[in-house]
Amino acid sequence: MLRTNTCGDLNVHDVGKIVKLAGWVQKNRNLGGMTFIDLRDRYGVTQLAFDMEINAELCDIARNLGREFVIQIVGEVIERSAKNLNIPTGEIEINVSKINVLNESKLPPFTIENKTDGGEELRMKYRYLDIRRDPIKNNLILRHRITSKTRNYLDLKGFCEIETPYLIKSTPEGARDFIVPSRVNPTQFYALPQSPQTFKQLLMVGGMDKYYQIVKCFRDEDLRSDRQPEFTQIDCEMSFVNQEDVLNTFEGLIINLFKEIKGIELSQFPRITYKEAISTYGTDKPDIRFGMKFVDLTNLCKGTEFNVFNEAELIIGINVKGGSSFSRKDIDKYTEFIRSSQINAKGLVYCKYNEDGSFKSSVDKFFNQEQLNNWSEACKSSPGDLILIIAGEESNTRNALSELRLLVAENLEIRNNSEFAPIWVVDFPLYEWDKESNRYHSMHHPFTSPKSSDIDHIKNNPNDLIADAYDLVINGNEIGGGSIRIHNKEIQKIIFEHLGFNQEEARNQFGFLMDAFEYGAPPHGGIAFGLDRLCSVIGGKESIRDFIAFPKNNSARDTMIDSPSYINHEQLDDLNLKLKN
RNA sequence: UGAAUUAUAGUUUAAUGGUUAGAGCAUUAGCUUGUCGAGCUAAAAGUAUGAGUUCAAAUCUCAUUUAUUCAGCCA
Repeated sequence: MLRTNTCGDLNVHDVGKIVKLAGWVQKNRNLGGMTFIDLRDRYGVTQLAFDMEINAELCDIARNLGREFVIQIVGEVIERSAKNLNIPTGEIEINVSKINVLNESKLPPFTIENKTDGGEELRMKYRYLDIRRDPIKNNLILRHRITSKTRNYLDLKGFCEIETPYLIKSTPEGARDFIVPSRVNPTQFYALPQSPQTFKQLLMVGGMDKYYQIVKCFRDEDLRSDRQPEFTQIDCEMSFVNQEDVLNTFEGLIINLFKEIKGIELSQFPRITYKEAISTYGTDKPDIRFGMKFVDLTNLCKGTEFNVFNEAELIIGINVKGGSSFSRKDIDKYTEFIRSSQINAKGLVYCKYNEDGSFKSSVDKFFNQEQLNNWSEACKSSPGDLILIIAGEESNTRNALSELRLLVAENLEIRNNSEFAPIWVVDFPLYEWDKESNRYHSMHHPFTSPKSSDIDHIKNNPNDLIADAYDLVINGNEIGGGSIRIHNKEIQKIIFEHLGFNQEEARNQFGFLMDAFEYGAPPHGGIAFGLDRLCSVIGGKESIRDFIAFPKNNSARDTMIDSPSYINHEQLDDLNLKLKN
């Protein structure tokens, strides 16, 4: 070994030991008669000391070591005369007797320090340097701990980790596939899996009744700060279970992770139906760390001269605690926000409940104090509060108020990163109507089972069908989702009909699954967690990129290796491909 | 596909259309024996690319490229 210890583990108990260390030069402090070097590795920083009077030659070598040089040293652990109690190794230093330069380094393009001077773009290009910094390094370690604890937990519960193929078959449903041409089968293509969905169901048919996999999934869609073209799922499936069993098993997983990783004891997760979530938070992924629940004011607000309200399909408000101190300018900003092209609401009505008990509203002209008091009672607001109201078409209005609610909470700093509020959202609709293709789409996926109470009247209006599908939401982030699957081929057939597949299309795309279901498929269901998001939530960050060793940028490019890239004609020929341009 | 923002030294950033484009950090050199965000002195280093407007462009216009965020999209 090139080292006897790491740069993180020596302390005052090791004084007197002769040690060998290896690492990177973090910082070189030349004080003239003395020189100090901070030696860094993954585990920490240890100070090396050189004295002109003791060994001038060695001291001179040390002075010429630049940032990020890789060195190996031999020396004695000594107690410092001036201690630094801010770092774990701060009570000792190494009195170096020998230096071996293992590798020189060019000057790095940004400083490799916890508070780096480098911008995002530059750090991505030199990601291997960024990973040397604590913030990124610690995120990767956090991710490792999460996957490691997940494996332990699921193993203990009897789950078996099984790999499924990456080269599979393209299906037009869902997200766009990444396509891989087959050289051996000219003119044919594989697709990379959007998730191992069908394979895990086949494993259930295969009798592997508790499966999981920490697995890459691929979706060729446009990116966001919380979306990557390749991302990782903790993918799970169980046989002979109902929804209750799945929720309990995986609630246990999440509770265990928070306990082991954060030392936080989460209590039982609340549950909310999709319908309730939409009507009280305007979204299917509510952040429940703070109140500001929607209050329906539609009936209270109608019947005056104010036509905006009279014509509105829905009028809803939220009560902002202590919001009466918002200035005109603050409120104007919120109005501008909800009127922006992205949100596209018509306008914002406010009602301040002043400390003196009176009300001040932007629609004073149309509503008297008594009417405003009715609003206030409905919203349970007290003196000092502020009610914000949006009116208009139903779904757009809910969406606008939902975005506004998050923004106000953000500005009031009540979205606390060290607080975790998980919630199960259950009873999703089975389908949603797609205006573009003029047909139903599965809200979850085509193998999702309707609720057992709905199966009897499955031929009813498809719009009313509720699915045995569930999402886990933490702090407003969708962390996982799953469903009980259909294991009955008759029901599956009806679902395909609702979705507008004819027999032939269904066979063509999912024939292998339908075939498998002819041979005794067990009742089964499962869930998949987005590992990247789970890490970012536990790590308390907005972006998932910092929890991925080598992420891609907004345009799905890797700026470090510069991919994707062109390929040469021979490769294209081999693959039987011809470029359009 | 669309919208917004963005590009100045190695890096982070400043500069009413008008001085020699200014600073912090990093770098280099010198001084410095207890630093750990070391200190002091000095040096080197810059307007993304391509057109255009103007007496004059970092600054205004157009295009390209880059990055970020959002909408569409993501069963």
